[in-house]
Amino acid sequence: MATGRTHRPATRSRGIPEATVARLPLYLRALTALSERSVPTVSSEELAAAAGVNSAKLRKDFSYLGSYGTRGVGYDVEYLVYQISRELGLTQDWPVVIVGIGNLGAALANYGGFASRGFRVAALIDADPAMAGTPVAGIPVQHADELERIVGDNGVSIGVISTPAGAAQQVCDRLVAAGVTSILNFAPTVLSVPDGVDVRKVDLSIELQILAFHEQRKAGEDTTESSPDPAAPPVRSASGSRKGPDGDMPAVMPA
Amino acid sequence: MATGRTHRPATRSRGIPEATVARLPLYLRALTALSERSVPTVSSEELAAAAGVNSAKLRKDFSYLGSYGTRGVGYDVEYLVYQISRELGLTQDWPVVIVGIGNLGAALANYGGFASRGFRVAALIDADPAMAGTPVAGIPVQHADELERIVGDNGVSIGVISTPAGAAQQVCDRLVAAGVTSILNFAPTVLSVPDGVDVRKVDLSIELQILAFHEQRKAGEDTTESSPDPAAPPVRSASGSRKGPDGDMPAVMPA
DNA sequence: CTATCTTTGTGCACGTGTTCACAAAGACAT
DNA sequence: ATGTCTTTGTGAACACGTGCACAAAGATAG
Repeated sequence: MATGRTHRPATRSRGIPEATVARLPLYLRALTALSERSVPTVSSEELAAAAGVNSAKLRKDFSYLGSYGTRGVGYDVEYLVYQISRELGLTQDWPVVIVGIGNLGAALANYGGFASRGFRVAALIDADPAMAGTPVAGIPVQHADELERIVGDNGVSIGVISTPAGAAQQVCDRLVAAGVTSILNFAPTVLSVPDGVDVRKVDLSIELQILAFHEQRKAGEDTTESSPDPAAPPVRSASGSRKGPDGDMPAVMPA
Repeated sequence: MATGRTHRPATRSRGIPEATVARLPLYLRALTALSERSVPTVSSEELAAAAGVNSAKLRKDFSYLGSYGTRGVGYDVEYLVYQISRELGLTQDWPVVIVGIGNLGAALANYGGFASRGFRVAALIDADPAMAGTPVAGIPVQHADELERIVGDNGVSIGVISTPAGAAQQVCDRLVAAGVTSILNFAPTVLSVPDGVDVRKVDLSIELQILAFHEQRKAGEDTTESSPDPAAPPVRSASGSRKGPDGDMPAVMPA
């Protein structure tokens, strides 16, 4: 999985475990596919296979929502789609703004998964005046000065940040001040937000590093650098600011 | 946090808990920033604040790597950077291929976080013959027919999939057959891979849905649809294939 | 109506992860 | 040297998530 988490560890929302909530979209996707193929019912075993999880876990997850299955038969596909959608809040319209229309922001604006689940891109916002007016994915980019007005006028409560790391906290503060209470952060920074605001983080660099760790394990054990203490602990110096491989600040999103 | 997980629940790699591994990149980033500012040492408290975690958790995480701190003082920044980099396998070069150069693939190719951590984009691959030769982020796109050769020639062990969902499994199979053993999947599909292959998943749609869930909770309790049983359980019909909001198949990546 | 068969829903045990709280280690001053 | 002060490293308690295994529920057939 490719995500860091930064949710309030506070009160487990009305008894549904966080881990279950994170899987509901997975079930929903599998169910939607079944629905399109006009499959009327599905067993926990089948659905679990489609969603890539253990069937016992799936049944337990559903049990938190209520008893929506029929023993000996399985689950009614349409009914479950509705129940999960409702539980996730997808039966209502969620206007979102995307701030930072670089390569990634443009990709997000074009992302079909938004519209197909009740998420509506209300506005694209960028700090570069030269971009103002340019349509991306059919939506004209607006200048950052308009941020507060846009959020207010559209009742936006979810914001997506795809700016460079340096701008992220500032953008975040403005979004929050304007009324946004949920943020999806693609910038590689730790955002600090007041209580009551949810932040979720997507970090490409971190995902790759985790893969590299396991990859090293698979290749390792016999290659360079064996288990115990390493070969060359480098000087342990008085830190000479080596401005190393991270001194860059790439166009889109540095790590 | 924005990631689904699909790692082998198998043997916890040499005693370092998976949760700890997932946080190491976070520490590394904070440490790199300190290093650039020439800060020689840092306490667990300070570093934890910078990384957005609890200090006790940070100390326990580091304790799995060894005793790299000095009581009464803290941790040597440079030394820790090296130790964590080594543990994550970032001291070596990881050639990666990106398959599917749509909006998202292009964004990834331009992503600075790759190069800055030992990841090198060895090739960009797309199935569209019209794209072949077109440079993206300075790298010419190659046709999918070349996939096996590219992976073999460059010794690629990590692949990134940013194709539409429909093509993902097929691309995945070819990557694995060619020798790739770690996959970062951006397509909204469950990939099935043989044992020994790691898959991590980044799913934008899922992250937004999780945010929507919490958002609904915050706004809810008094708005539409109260707690117990909902207003209108829809017919529970014999599934009339309503080909609803998901009948689309957007350019980049449907959900 | 009874028997059989399928599949759900869940009690329970286990493993993983988090947090507290404190003893031990070392730095530093005197 | 000795004492004080800071901060690490970790034992132990707790919380959370997972998976087994089975009883109860309902469908279906005879």
